[in-house]
Parts: sequence; structure tokens; C-alpha cells
Amino acid sequence: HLCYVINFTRSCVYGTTDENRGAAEEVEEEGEASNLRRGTHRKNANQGRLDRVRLRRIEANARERNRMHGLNNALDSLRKVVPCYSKTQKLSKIETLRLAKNYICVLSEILSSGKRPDLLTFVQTLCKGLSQPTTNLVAGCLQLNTRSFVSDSGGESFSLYPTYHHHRGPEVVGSGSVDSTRPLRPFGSLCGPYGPLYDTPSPDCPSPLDAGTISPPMSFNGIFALKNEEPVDYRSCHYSLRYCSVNQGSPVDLDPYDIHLRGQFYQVQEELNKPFHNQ
DNA sequence: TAGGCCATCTGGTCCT
DNA sequence: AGGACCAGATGGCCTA
Repeated sequence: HLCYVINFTRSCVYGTTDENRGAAEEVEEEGEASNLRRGTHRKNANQGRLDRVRLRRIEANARERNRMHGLNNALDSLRKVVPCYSKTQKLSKIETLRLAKNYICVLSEILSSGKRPDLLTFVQTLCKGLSQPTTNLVAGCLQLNTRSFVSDSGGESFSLYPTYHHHRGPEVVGSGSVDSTRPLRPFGSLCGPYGPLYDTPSPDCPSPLDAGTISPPMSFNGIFALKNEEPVDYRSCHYSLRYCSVNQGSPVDLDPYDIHLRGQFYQVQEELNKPFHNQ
């Protein structure tokens, strides 16, 4: 098969050139018999070398393909453990990496503080640097209103107006760029106080009992409650207090706790990463 | 139709 | 010498 490929490639790419070169060599070889013999040997040697080079190239291409497939498989694995997994609407490679990085930041923050992060911080961190479509996608998974947490300009000043929807099933989110008919994986498909919001399982998102594709427990809901709890009135929880005021038109400020948390977080993160960094 | 994303090929570089 | 890794080029597909 390789011989066939080599010959085919040669005939496609080098066909006429080879012919010309062959003709020139033939003219050259019209001399003495010894020269002819030498020329023939040289031609065969060159041909053999060319074949080896092309064979190596073909093999290298195959290895490169495999390598990239491995990379893509790893990216697929990453997609599955990152929030917002959907088989039908895959995140791009770059967005997957960005979201994963943000997700790690959120999880590190939780580990370092041992406390529930502020919803505001959670969403901001998760969507930091993501494109608008991906932000919409994340919002779709969270069932939040995207306009509520998109950075307006420099990425520093956020206007957060998250709205919780007390109806069932997906809905068009934000600017409407999220296809609500797509089976997005609900963030809260496992359990948690916000569970009733997401009680329509997606075909993409099998039950956690199904083997294989269990999403990480650290979904949005999982973070805030890993066990079943009674449904919560969101308007009375400590997140919604702020959002209620937002919905009434007041700007939202990061409270001192958040700022403290962030400073602390980076310190702890540095400590955690120390062993993994070169001096 | 332009732009984004992707797969593939390819040559260069580094390492074993 | 050969393999791994990388980045640039290219063409196909899809979507706004």
C-alpha cells in the first residue's frame, strides 16, 4: 500500500519532472559502458533514497495525524469535565481551554477558602475571557440571563443582573443566541437546591447513574450544595439579596468579602502551585 | 461572502 | 537516523 501511495504521489507531484530528469540522465548515460553502469547505479540509489524520504514523510504524516487525534481526544475528555458539556454543540478548542482554566480557578478558590463562592464571583470567573457565544452557552447551562453578567467594556466593571427562572425547562437566554432546543447539559442535573430549575434532563446528559459520562460534581449547583436539600427560595438566599437589589436598578458592588477572598486566593494558589513550578 | 474553526500536510528543530 | 513537537500554509465546512 505504501509503495502504491509513494508511486501515486510521485506520479502526481513529480511526474513530468522525473520524466525530464530521467531523459536528461539517459542522454548523459549514452557514454561509456562503465559510466552507464555507474549512472544506473546512481539513479537507482537516488531513487531508493527518494523513496525512503517519501516513505518517511508519509509515516511522519501518519504519526502527526495520530498525535493530533490524541490531542483532540484529550480535549474531548476536557470538554466532558468542564461545565457546559454538550455533544451537539461542542465548545471550540480555545474556548474549552479558557473555560477549563476559569473552572480550575473557581475550584481552587473553593478549596482555598473552604467556603461557597459568591455567585457573582463564580459566574464572573467562569466566563472571564470567553467569547460572547460561549458566555451565552454557559449562561444557557446556568439558565441565567447572559446580559446579567457580561462585562460591558474593559472586563473590570461588571453589571450583574442574574435572574432565576422559576419555570421548568430551557428557555432562550440573553440575546437569544443560545438555541434553546439544543440539549444542553443542565448544570444542576445532579442535585442541589436549584435542582427543580433543571428537572428536564437532556438527551445529551444521561442520568448520573448512567455509566460513563457523569459530569463533574462541581457543577454550579454541586458547588453550592452537594446533597439534596429542600428547594430554596432564591430571593431569600444571600446571593439573591444582592440580585434583588440589582433587579431594582441598583448597581452591584463586590463586597469586601469577595476582595479579601481574591487576595487570599492568589496567595493560596501560589502556595499550592509551588511544588509544580520550576524555581 | 467573510470569518471562524478544523484537519491535514509539511519542513524545521530538538532530543534520544 | 528517527521520533516528537511545533508552527505555518492550505483547503474544506459551517454560519451569520
